[in-house]
Amino acid sequence: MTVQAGVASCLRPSLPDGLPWGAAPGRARKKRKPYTKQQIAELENEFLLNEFINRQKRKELSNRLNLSDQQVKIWFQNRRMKKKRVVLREQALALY
Amino acid sequence: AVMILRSRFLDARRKRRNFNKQATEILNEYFYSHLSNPYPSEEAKEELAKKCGITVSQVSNWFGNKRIRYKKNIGKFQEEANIYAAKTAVTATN
DNA sequence: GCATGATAAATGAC
DNA sequence: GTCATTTATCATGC
Repeated sequence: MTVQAGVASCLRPSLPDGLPWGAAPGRARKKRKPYTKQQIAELENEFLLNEFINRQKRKELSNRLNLSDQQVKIWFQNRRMKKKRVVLREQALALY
Repeated sequence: AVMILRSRFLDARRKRRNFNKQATEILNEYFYSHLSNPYPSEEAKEELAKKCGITVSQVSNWFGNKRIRYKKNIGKFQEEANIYAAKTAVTATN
């Protein structure tokens, strides 16, 4: 009995050192801050007019909403992705 | 006001359902057997989606949530990791 | 009361 | 520009 020699010696599944895949982004990332309903309402309203916004409108909109110019740009990019997401979902749903 | 109501019907968070146990088993098996690089390719995602009975987007969501929550608290998933590590070890030796 | 799936900001590859 | 991500937040399940 008690022939468990090599059993206890194979412990490796744990991750002692840091994961290689989520490590060291270099510079700290800006924390995600949800926009107010006012900001979203105006952004959505502008998105209805045109899904692609000019630099000029982008500047005045960012200034009026107290958002950076890049934040407005990113919002429109994400918003276009969201639209595509919703469209694809409704298409898949329409197959039934 | 009307737009808010409409957006709430388009928000899938309001009708979310947990995946069945078999689907979760399949996803976890892949995750812990690729722990050094848990990023399935588009083809792998499609295969996982088919086997789990969910969409490719849901597979992407699951891996995104799994990676961040695992990384944030490895200790909490230690037991789960050992379980699937042993399971895949058995299938590998067969 | 947290676990879990989906979404909203933010980054980076290409 | 798109698009797969990371991260925090949301809404729900139980």
